[in-house]
Amino acid sequence: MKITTWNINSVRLRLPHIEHLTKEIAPDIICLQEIKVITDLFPGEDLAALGYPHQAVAGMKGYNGVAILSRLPLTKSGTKDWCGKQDCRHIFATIDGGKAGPIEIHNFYIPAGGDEPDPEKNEKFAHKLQFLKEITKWTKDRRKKTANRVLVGDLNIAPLETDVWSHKQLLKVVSHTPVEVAGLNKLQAAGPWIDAVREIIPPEEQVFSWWSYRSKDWTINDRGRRLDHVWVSEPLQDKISEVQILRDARSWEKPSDHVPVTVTLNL
DNA sequence: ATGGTCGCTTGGCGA
Repeated sequence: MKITTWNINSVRLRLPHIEHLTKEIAPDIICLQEIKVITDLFPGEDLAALGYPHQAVAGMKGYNGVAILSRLPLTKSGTKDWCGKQDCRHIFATIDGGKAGPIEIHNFYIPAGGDEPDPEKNEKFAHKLQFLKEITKWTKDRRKKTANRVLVGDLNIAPLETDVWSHKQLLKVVSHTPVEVAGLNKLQAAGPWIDAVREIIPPEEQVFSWWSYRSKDWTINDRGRRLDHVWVSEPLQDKISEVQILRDARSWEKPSDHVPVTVTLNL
């Protein structure tokens, strides 16, 4: 089973990119963030035609929005609000994993957090930390409910030194500050969650999934960050067989600033 | 140190 996470930054603008993804990778499940469209205008029929008739969508006008697309039927799908906001940052669904049993998939778009890494001065950063805190409590409560769980998404945090182009230069840059990394580590420990990408790609090796639009040519200095993650619960750890980071997608015409991250599970 | 580019939609916000 192939599961892809991708911050698409407008699903309507990038339908051809999703088609391209299906040809290159052929995921069974695609988890999208920043669809930037209300649920009523989500291009569900076009995506069904690409082979993903089973969909769970939580969209709002202009900002955020998450979706799960699947070749296989979804059960018990839904969305959940955090921090008292209805801002479409979490969608979940259960998929039949065959003899492995049901698999619960959670797709998150964690707040980016603004520019100033001080929760006293910047309410967006405070929101990001609060979001982490709330889902950490939630994941503790969920851990006994379903054995097979997957958490994916644009978590907007690059935890390891090798998850950014320069650890030293990004220590005060939102996405790599010690307080965020500590928060993400707490969340991971609370699952507990296995970082599937780092099970395959050694932690010593740099790997990125996002490169800023604000650079003339993203390939020149390769100043990226690994903001997009695929985590699995312990029963799925020994089923992780492959990771694909589709760097090429950053060079497609009118690209998203994120590329698809795919994990294959041998169920 | 600052500004750089996108996508939502048309003024300005969020990333």
